[in-house]
Amino acid sequence: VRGRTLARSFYRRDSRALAPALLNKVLVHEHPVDGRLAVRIVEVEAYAGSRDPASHAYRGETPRNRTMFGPPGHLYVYFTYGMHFCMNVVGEEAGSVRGDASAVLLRAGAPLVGMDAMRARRAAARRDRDLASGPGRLAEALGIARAHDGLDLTRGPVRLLDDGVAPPSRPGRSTRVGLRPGRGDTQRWRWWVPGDDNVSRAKPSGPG
DNA sequence: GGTGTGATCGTA
DNA sequence: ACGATCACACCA
Repeated sequence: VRGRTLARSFYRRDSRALAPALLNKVLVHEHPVDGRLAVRIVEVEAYAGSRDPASHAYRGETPRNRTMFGPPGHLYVYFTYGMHFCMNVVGEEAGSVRGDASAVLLRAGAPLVGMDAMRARRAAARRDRDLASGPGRLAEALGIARAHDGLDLTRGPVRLLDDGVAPPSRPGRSTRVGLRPGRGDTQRWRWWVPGDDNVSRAKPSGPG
């Protein structure tokens, strides 16, 4: 996989602008044991910091969400449901003086490099399209855990590349997955690459 | 293809 | 308690 590492300036924008721009970018982990692991990002969700009740940042800074309050272009990893890790790219809110704690949840990827290592990590996946089709699955396939929280995506062993594949001009779009109703989740802040098999199963009900 | 449920722990 | 989830059991 050849491509240019995305610069800091790419991330310095509102998460709702950053999220669709991340579609079709390449996420690479130079794993110390398994070597290079890479996927193409095919599904994302935006979280809008202090103005978004569904965001971990809504209630202010805690030790857990500290990375989201830092500079853009870093990786926020959190642990949930007692067993899964999820990966987020930290962005920055437009128009705020100090910046806000916005982030983009990486929900699914299409495996590109290191697929044998991913299959070994994700033994439960029967088909390759299940290797990284969900936020917990994506983190597990790439060997990402709490220790990777806070890494700089412009430098680290975990990087984001532009390999020349543009984001879709008409991405799929819906409300976010897994949020209970009545929590202000009427906004359509989930985007995906249309037709990609690796997009996680939960699809909008009925015609959008 | 779809729905229902248990697992398991950090945070509030 | 409950969650930005997953796998498996079942039904179709």
